[in-house]
Amino acid sequence: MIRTRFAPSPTGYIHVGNIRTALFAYLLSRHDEGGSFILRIEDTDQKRFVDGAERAVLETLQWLGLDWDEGPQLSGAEIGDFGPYHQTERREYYQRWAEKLIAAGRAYADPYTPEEIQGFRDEAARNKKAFRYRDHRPNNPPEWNGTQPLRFKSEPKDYSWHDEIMGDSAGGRDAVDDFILIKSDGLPTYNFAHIIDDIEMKITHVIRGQEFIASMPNYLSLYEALGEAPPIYAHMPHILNETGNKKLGKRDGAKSVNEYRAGGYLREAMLNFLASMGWNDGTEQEIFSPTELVEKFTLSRVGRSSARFDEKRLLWLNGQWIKRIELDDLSERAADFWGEMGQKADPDYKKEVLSIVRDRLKTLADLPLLSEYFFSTPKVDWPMIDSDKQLKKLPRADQISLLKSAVEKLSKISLTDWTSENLQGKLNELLSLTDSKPAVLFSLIRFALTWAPFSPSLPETMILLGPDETLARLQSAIVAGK
RNA sequence: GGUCCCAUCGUCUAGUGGUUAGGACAUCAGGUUUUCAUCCUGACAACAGGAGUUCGAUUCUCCUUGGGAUCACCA
Repeated sequence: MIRTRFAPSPTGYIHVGNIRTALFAYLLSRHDEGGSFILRIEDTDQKRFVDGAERAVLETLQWLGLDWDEGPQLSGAEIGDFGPYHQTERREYYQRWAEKLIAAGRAYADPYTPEEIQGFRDEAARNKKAFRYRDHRPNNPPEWNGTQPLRFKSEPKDYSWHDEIMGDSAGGRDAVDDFILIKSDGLPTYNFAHIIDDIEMKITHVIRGQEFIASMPNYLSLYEALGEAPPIYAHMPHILNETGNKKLGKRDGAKSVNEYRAGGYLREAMLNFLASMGWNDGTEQEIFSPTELVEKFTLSRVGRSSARFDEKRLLWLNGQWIKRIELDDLSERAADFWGEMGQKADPDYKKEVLSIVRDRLKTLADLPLLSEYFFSTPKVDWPMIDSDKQLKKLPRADQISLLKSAVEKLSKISLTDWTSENLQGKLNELLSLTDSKPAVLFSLIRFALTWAPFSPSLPETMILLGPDETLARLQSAIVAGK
């Protein structure tokens, strides 16, 4: 049974680069029937702790639908038999394993002050040599009383291992050092804690960013000292920022997943996009539903090179997903995105509006722009017409007279004949009657009706607006244009 | 700087010891006798460079170059 984990630290928001790692770990566990996805909070860094960060992470995962079988819940409770799932509540485990290492002569108290160690480091730098703590290993370290850092007594040698993504890898003895197991504040370092937890929680596959590859010899060395077998590893290539010159990170403005959520992106699009960076199924399929992702995901098809974060592609995918999901579903998700007037409108009417504007939506955040004119009379905005490249060629007087003929024509349609087919026909008649090009006449009417940059087809718009409102809007355009 | 990783259109990627090197985004041009958007069609566009192995390398090897990561009482 595959058991994977996602282990964020509550030091801030979770950005799109981090979440892809969570996604791949999730997919791997779900692809395996009976697999488990575990969420562990690595909160051992008290200095960088950010209040509320954990909740934000949980909400993000929940929104994306990356449900976990074990770990903390939004309610504050925890589920699973291998808890607790906060590292600060697992001190007894670290203590127990640390004592085991001490007894085996593989861990010792660090007698130096941070200043002294910095001195060693500076000296190494002056001599242009790599700094290694083990070169300064004390001969008779004091007994560990919990106030000094506890260090791993390494036995440097070369390591090679298999990585499910990176292939066969190797690291030399130079990378092995006496790293800190437990800090002077009594809490374990990541290097120690994650290994103990992975052992205790019976994690089978470790999926993480490739920045940890450099530490693999250290980890392997620790597993040996612990007498435990390491899990299967899969180190993922990084996602680079848009210019491709750096690992995507918060400092360079990597957005949080929540920003995309608030920006009107659908979880399906986000997941689809994230998966496409580094993974594909070998076919020419571009759109994958979350279910298909689970069905088709395998580590063997994850690439080794880093990818850039290209928002244009995400935007396209989002448009695709907005068109794909059920109207009722879309309607629920759009609930918070309606504009000022839209949110107060009748739900059924809103759903109708949504059904005709959805094809034009790139994100749900576009909704007000594309829908407010259905809920309230838009402000007449002739400059909009003046800046249209087709319409600006036509004198104002001609524009007005075109609108007048439109009013005349449309006002003859009775309420019962106010149908898509009829409107279409009348508009076409109007076209030959006024001897104008569709691009001119219909654009003009469209603007007069909506004063929006995009809108659904004329008949659709007119039906939703109704005859009275349609004619009234044309009239006010005429009046204001004079 | 030491160590490790990576290298196909601008971007995400497929692919093979012999292919017209495929798809998608973006861009541009047409079309859908109704605009904008959607949609459809088409165009533009790539194997970083140099050696070696080979009858033949984008593919295998080495070097160079470029990019990334890592060298914390952060994860």
